[in-house]
Amino acid sequence: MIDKHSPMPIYYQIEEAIKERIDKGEWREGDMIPSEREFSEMYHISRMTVRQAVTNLVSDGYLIRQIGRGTFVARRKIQQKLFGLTSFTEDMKGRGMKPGTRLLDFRTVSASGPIAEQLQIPDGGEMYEIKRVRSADDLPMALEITYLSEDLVRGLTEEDVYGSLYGYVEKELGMTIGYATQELESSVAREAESRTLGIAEGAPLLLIKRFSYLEDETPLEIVYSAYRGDRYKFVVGMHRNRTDSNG
Amino acid sequence: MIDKHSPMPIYYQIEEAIKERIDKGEWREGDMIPSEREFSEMYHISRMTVRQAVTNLVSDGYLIRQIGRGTFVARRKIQQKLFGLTSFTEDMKGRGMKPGTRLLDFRTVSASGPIAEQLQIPDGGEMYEIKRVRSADDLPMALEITYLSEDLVRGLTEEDVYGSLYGYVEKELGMTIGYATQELESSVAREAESRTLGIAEGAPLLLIKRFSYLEDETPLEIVYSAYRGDRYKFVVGMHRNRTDSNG
DNA sequence: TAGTGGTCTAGACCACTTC
DNA sequence: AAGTGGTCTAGACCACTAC
Repeated sequence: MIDKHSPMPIYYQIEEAIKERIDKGEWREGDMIPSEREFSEMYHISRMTVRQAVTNLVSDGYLIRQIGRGTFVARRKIQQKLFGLTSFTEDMKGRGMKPGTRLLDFRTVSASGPIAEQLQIPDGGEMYEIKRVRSADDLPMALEITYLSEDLVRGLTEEDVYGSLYGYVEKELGMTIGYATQELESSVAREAESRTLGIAEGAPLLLIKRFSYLEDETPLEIVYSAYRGDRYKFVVGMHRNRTDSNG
Repeated sequence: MIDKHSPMPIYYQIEEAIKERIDKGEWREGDMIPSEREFSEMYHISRMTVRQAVTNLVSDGYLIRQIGRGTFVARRKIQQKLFGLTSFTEDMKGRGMKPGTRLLDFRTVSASGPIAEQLQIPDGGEMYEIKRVRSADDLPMALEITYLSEDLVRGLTEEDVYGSLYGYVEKELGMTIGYATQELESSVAREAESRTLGIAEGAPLLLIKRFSYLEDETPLEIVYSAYRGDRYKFVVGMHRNRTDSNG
């Protein structure tokens, strides 16, 4: 089951093996899994390598360690997804809905002001401006405006933005997305939004502003979204930091 | 600087030492910090111990590792807080505002229905129901209703809920908070909320439902909040999961 | 007492980046 | 070629939990 000569790291192979057993129901929520020493003997690898695998699965929310007792399968497996940054497409699929896109506008504009600054585009640089209506199960869900540095994702075409921009950046461009900050606020629909989203004026809107970054902190995109308040709930999982109390 | 005979783990001492140097500005954003081998020789400890410290600081957002290049101080230090779960009190302080509480109601009620189920309170058990108006700089910010299992935090008094419930649970009860899931949606104020929060009927409200859990996944609390849309933005940082693509 | 996870050592070889 | 982080080993002692 573990191939020591595979190019895949051993700890990664162990992670996959453990996750598979959990997914198959072989180990259920709350079950104790084999101890680190047992894994170590089972696969003929050192305990530190097992620990690396287990540590990763703990921080991914699959496992829980308890000193002196053992390591256990975490409950609420469904909620694990809530902790990860997702694209609209992934988000809707995760909710069991069919994501769709209507492209309103796709152009490059000269960068200036705070948007250019956030995207670290020098004076005179260009950026993509993409306006889309995102739908779920063929009904409008959100209005989105995305900005990207042209330099960073040069060659982006209209076809590329009908699906997941994150998917494109990761799979086609081979970049690694690191994190994003998001600001959410409550608002009400004005005339323009109500028409585009098919809701009444004054109906609740959830406004989201997102700044995405690559793993090395290169700014990737800015997204302004307006989600229909009657169809969309933003769901997020947050961990308590070890360092919070230090302020 | 490093005390090998201290009860504090060595890796933790290194973490603190690195954070201090960053906070003091000795190492600035984007700077390369000493290599793992340099730390290892500097403190006369093994490289694996250094790695444990650095790994923790990377996942806390302080450092960034780049293969073949080195380890660097992360940019956007201010945004590090965004990734951690905070109480209302901590949240407001982080925004530079003075948190306050007006207690509307504090009682124990018999648990039943989905709330009892979520809090894992058996039939016939009791739970605390706490209604508070939370203020920032002496102006109403949110209306909150909190439910806690009486069994878990037995002996809670009215005085305890004027400040941070998280602080009380962690410092007084010695429990460790693990994580929470939160659902956010946009709504508009009705008569009751508009009166309590001092806003107009129909004004935007940000509704937040929070389920908190201890480290061992014991459900700690349920909180329903209604934040004033004109005063409050929810801000959150999210990391891209290694496991997202696997769905 | 036996077993668990927590911490730590003193090495090793690898792929990668920089020069 | 030299230096970096990534992976891995084969042990060790500790505090804690369960019995």
